Amino acid sequence: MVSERSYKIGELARMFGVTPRAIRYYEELGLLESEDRDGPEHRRYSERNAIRIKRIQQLKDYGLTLSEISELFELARRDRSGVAVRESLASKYRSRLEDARKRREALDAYIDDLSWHVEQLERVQDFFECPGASCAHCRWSERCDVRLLVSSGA
Amino acid sequence: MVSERSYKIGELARMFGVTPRAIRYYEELGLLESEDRDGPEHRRYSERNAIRIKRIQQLKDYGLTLSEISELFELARRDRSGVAVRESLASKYRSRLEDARKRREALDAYIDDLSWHVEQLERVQDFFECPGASCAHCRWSERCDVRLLVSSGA
DNA sequence: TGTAAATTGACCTTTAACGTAAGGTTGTCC
DNA sequence: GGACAACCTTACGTTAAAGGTCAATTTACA
Repeated sequence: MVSERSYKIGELARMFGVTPRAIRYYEELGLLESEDRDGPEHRRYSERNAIRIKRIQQLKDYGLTLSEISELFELARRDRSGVAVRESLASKYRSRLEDARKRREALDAYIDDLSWHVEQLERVQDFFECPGASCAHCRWSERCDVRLLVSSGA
Repeated sequence: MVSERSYKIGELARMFGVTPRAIRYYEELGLLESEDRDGPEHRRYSERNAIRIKRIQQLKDYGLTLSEISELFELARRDRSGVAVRESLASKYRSRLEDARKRREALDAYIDDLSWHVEQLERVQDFFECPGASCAHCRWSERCDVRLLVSSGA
């Protein structure tokens, strides 16, 4: 049986567009395992660990933190069937999804508000004639945007 | 002429739901001006400055940083007509708006992806039989989610 | 045997908007 | 005039993830 190909840290770094430091950091967190060394020899990583870097990047892109990724990997180590891992991952994803949907709602409202304000700010004359407390434009304040700004400069 | 009502720092803090420290900080940044004091007397803020706190909160909610708000106020101080301020504010808002729209696009894509993954993860059997490189589910990776996770745990 | 690449360890970075602690002072009410 | 809360200044601390950046060696490959 031919021994599997192994990678040096710099190779991996180039392959995945990260720095050696990052890879060492991943190992420090228990996300990767280099082959056993006695003393400060150069690290060697198996193909399996190379793939894991990709995996880490993917999960990171999906918003998991390194420590969550670490948990997942640990779970996978204990639960070889993959069931618990799958459930854990699905649960994390669902939670992220919920957050994301809330963020999107907030973002939509924000975009609406901001568009409205931009429109109003572009309508110069109207604004200058803002009647104050009774101003129809003043949705979110007792006085509208410009008026307040101007009056706050005195 | 009756002298205008003035506020103590703690009053303002209670009125706007902030801490005295925050108000002092705003003053330190030049966003507020307390009445002249000789020595370490208690600060007194005019009505105008009270309104400004509200204004600061509004602009903050719209995503401006304190330093941007500071710029705006400074601009308002120099440009009494309000034109430059209005343009500056509109420009900042537009820029925020553009950012927000980009964020929303990214967020939408993220939500799509995540939903897809959750669906797949909930379909247990399919996943366990993932054929690897040719797996139809594997949109973003050479191997699909669970398979990779399981294999990375060994 | 030269030198590029790797090693460990330890501290540093980013970032805004305050928080917190300490020790002293002021203002107001009774 | 005294109690006491509220206030003052100064100055450092917080948050926090994911590495960055020395610095002084050591290893590994050609």
